[in-house]
Amino acid sequence: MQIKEILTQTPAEQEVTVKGWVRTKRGQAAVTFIAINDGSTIHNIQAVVEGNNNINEETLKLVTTGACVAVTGKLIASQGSGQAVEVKAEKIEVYGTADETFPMQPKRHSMEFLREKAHLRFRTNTFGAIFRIRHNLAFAINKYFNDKGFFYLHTPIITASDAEGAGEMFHVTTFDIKNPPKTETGDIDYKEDFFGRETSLTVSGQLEGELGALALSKIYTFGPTFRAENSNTTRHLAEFWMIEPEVAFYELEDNMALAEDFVQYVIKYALENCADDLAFLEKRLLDEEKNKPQNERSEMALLEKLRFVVDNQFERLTYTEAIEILLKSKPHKEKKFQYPVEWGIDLQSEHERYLVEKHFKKPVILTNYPREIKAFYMKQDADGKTVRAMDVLFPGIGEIIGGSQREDDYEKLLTRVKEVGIDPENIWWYLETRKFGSAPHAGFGLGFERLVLFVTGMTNIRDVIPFPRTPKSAEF
RNA sequence: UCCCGAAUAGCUCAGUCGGUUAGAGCAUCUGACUGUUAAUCAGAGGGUCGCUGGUUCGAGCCCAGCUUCGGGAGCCA
Repeated sequence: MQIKEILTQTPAEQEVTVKGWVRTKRGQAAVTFIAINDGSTIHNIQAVVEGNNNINEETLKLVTTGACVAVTGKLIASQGSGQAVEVKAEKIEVYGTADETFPMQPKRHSMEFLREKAHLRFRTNTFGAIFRIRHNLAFAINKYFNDKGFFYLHTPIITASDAEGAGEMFHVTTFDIKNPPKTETGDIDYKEDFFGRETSLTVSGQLEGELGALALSKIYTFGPTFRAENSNTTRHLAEFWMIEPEVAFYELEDNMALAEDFVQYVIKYALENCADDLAFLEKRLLDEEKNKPQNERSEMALLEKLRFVVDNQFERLTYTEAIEILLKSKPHKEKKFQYPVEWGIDLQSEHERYLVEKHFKKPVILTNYPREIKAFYMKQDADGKTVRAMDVLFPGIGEIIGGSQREDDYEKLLTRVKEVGIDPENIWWYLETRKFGSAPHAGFGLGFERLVLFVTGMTNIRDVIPFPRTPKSAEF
């Protein structure tokens, strides 16, 4: 039985066996307390070893922080005040010992240190909570879409297309990289490679997702995504998980409504199903903030922040309206922005932060960006200047969702493809969906780790994925 | 990739103006304690001060380069 379940039982001296890892052992002259955790819940169960039992001292010596044990005994009401029930130990089996070099000691460790111990950091309260929440969010995502009639479409991980027309990709090859086959002109001869062409790891499942949506009507993808960008930030990973719904007959407004409803649903699911873990993370954040000066402390505690997002409508405005607000803003007038503001610029982090964190103080959906700064596949507005794009911006995280209504007019799409320098031959299959039964459709991409960041209140994206992949880092 | 900062005990960190034998808390070990809650109390062990070179009578401290890590920016989800 898992500790999560044992802790809910009524103590009646029934025999239980607890299997898990020792968090702490507190020894006294005649009684020893062992806190055991098996990861099923943030809570430990306490095993009590009293002098008059058949557990020998040699065994008890092996029970140290980090050791894995099975403790059998009677479940009784606790005499102490910290817990309702405890196990009165009658037998201890030590599965695996942990000597004093075990790094996860019962004390505060820095996130940097724990990142270097990614194989053991699961055994801390913080990472246990994070990965239980991560699971619940992933489950909620699948549940949400399933309940709404979406089909989970598995788009390829190995691809020959470059969805954004930009962005560095990881190459996939079986060539001996020291000696690849060459053509007569000296170029690498990809015809000889495994797939007979140049291939990479996917940077997005969107283009393939659209093909599915233009038949199944409502699909979503949820899979690993790879970007070989040399990004060194707290918000970027080289390997991350992305959710990409794509819906036929949806226009931009439907897309926005879907994004908002979806994000609110999964956060609400976490609030309802991860209450203990969220409470722990909230307390952890509050403790951390005590060391910060007043003006750097956050205005809302974690749970309050999450409830606020669930209960309040996201602010919707166009790019043009956002520029107007920025032009009237104090930091612009006082020349505090590092990057100047004018219509046509790509909004910088400082601009987005001002809008989200200072001006509106809530999630913001920005729409109708200038076409020049957005991808080729976005549907053009009637004015010829903007496209039907939307970015959802979150406080502290920045862009959590990027999406758009897609261009469904064959000629307009083809013209745009050529303008941005993509060879139409490479995406003939994508273009053909606009030739045969084209339909208005829209979709978006949500960065899963950025969602987990927001919900857990963590600040570095490397701490919300089990094994982060970043430039110069692929240990474990 | 650019800017800024950091690297001292297993962990978290202090180390004054460049000056004798580099400190603390936690962890570990030994002992005390009949109900602890990251137990407490007493004692003990534990250091190539990131690496390489330089300045100096003398470097943990100053200088240069390198490495790694962190924060910010860009790119984006």
